[in-house]
Amino acid sequence: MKKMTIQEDLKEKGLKSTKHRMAILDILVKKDHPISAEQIFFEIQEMDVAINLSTVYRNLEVLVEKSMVTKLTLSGDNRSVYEYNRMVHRHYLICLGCKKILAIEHCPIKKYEQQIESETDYKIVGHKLDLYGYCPECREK
Amino acid sequence: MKKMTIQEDLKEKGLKSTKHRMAILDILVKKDHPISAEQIFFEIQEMDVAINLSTVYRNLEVLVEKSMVTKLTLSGDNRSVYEYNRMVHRHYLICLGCKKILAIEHCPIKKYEQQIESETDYKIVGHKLDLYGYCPECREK
DNA sequence: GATGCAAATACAAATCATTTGCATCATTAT
DNA sequence: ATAATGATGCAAATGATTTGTATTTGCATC
Repeated sequence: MKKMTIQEDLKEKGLKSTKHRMAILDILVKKDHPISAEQIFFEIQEMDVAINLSTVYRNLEVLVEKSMVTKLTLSGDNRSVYEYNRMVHRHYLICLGCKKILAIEHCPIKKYEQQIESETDYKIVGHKLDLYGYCPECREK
Repeated sequence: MKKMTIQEDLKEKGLKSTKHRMAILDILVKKDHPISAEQIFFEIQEMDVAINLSTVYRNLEVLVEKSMVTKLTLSGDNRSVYEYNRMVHRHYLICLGCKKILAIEHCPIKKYEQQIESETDYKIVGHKLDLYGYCPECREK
């Protein structure tokens, strides 16, 4: 698969490239950790672009559906966060102090999945692993 | 720590043992997988005990606070589920077909946690690992 | 067993994130 | 340029959960 711009990617997936959709993707592409719909909403307004929160949600929904964005729910928070789908499998380290989210690329689960598959006779298609702790700054308090 | 009844446990934690609280705990103790507040609410009504949903939520809240119950949020569902805290570390295997939840006791994460601790300088206090897949019945479809 | 007080409950209303209906507007294929 | 289809704004609906408040109940004490 050759490199394509976000616009081309949208077109290929049958999505129009509107300024709102582009703004949402721009923001997500720049982040290396997931953020909430509301944060996206605020950041777009800071760019002096008027947008409605439901537009953010609706866009996130289609982008998730088209696999351009990943939606995740982290324990202890009632809202979802979203990140640009870079097609890499990731885990998260969430600071229980400041709620900061760090992405981690190394995954230790492959063998475990196979083992559970044979033990349970389930077909395992994915997993979610989040670590919780305290970042260096919050650790001091 | 010697064995104690649920009533003694409640008393020790400064909680009164009401019929509602007992009913909630009875239900959770019997389940080997987490269930939602609403499910608990329905099951109590099936026992011909009148109860209000907010009572269920308020009880779950104090029981979580006192570590008698564990609250968890599974990906793709907007509601929380609760289980009796048996003081064992568990993971979950969620069927994407029928949403059935299976608890798994084996945990492969210890070494990984240590590794991430030294890489990130975070103090890791816990983690959450859920597997997603299809159970034997749903796999056929 | 009766009493008092704090904790627990019912009920309705509030909240918070998210979704939806619908009229209007913008993007893109033709 | 135009039409068709998809995207947006706005307000209202939703669904899970929380909260305010008046009333009731559990339980330690008399």
